[in-house]
Amino acid sequence: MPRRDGISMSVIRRMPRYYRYLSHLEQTGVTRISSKELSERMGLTASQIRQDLNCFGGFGQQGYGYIVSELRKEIGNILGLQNTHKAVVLGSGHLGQAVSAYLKFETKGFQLIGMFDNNPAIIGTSTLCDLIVTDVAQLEEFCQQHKPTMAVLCIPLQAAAELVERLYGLGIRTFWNFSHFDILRQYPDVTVESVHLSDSLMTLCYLMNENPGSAAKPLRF
Amino acid sequence: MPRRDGISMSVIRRMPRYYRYLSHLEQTGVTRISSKELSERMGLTASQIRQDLNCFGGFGQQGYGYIVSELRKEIGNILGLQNTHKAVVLGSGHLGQAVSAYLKFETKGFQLIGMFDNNPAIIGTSTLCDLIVTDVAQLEEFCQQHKPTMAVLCIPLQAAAELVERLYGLGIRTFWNFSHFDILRQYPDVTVESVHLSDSLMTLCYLMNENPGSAAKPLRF
DNA sequence: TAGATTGTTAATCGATTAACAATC
DNA sequence: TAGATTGTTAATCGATTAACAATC
Repeated sequence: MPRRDGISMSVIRRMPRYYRYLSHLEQTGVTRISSKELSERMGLTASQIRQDLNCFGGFGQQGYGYIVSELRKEIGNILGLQNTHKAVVLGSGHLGQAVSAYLKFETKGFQLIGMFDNNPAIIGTSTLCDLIVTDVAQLEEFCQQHKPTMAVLCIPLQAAAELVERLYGLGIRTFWNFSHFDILRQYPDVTVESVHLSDSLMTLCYLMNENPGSAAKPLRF
Repeated sequence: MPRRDGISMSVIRRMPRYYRYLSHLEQTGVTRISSKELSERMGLTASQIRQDLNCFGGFGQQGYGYIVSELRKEIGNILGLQNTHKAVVLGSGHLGQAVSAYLKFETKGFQLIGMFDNNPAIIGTSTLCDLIVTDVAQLEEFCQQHKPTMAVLCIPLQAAAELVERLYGLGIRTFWNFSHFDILRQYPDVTVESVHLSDSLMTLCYLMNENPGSAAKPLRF
């Protein structure tokens, strides 16, 4: 797959949605699709779809459209879903459990190799993803042996500073972040992708106030 | 608080972060801040902060800056956090539990009044947010009585079509969505805010490939 | 070939940044 | 008053949309 530098985040953030939608189409038995039809189904413009895809290469056939399975595979390669970055989950409460099940069953690109917590009540119990919750005291030992490259943070704010420092010390430079850890901004060389429940919820609260009746306000899907 | 129409989503999505950061500052004992200092701390430009805030009104004092507590309160009002939109959570697995705890303890703007599931093993059990999980068979009865206006979808894809139809029939027009329910696009008058774990994870996968060593690529916090 | 649809360039639109007059 | 910093207008930048030549 051709790859170029300097793709904008706007484009990158749309790629997973294309991937999802094409997977859906493929499962439905659609083998071929034009940018026009895809745009109508997804609520975008055909122009945008063609522009987005052509950041990475020409995957279509003029006069014909795109072959669904091929395009899906190309986008999977662009996203790097064929990789198996080793990941650990910190915090094995409900959120950690939900995310780990997700990591295990729903996505490619990562391999979940460990779950940690400091709560004696759940250390040693097994999880939805078939891993035993390990005492976070053994984090160093575990990471030195297994060398994960990504950490999922499902921990309370108070625990973050110390834990991030330890993970950083262990060479982890990529974080998937489920809380408001401005702490991570202090490290210049880490990659962070955040999922902020409270920001999303506050945004929804705003939208409800703006559209008290039920005026349409569809967002990204 | 002055309010105007046609605020762009780019601006709206930044407001919760301002709110969070100002809360943090207030707790830290900071009483006054200039757009310049805030911008340095948050990693934005001072210009953008002033532009954003002035979409809603002039909350600062020339030559002085902004009073932290006042500005925080204003943004809270803009977001509508003083409201208590009644909400129900559909699906009481780990994700539903995590989100409901969040709704209960971490945010304003909503009041969680019910949790539902179809799994007999958890119906009747109590949750972190002190609600008993109700059989989803009783959804109609419950909603007609309590009239929630927002529903949180923490359910598997297969269950979505039927459940959304039922919720829509019960007058619910706002959804907080944790899965890929393109189904919701079929309703022209609903407001949907989505949190997509897999999109976020695929984006992170892409970023890891682009920055295999550890090149800095900080995103929003 | 004719029709369709891509890939790509040009035009438009919107969002961010810079500049500065107003004013505390 | 002088210095600082806002509110706001103007300039720039980037992202989206439109148009169309290339071509299957």
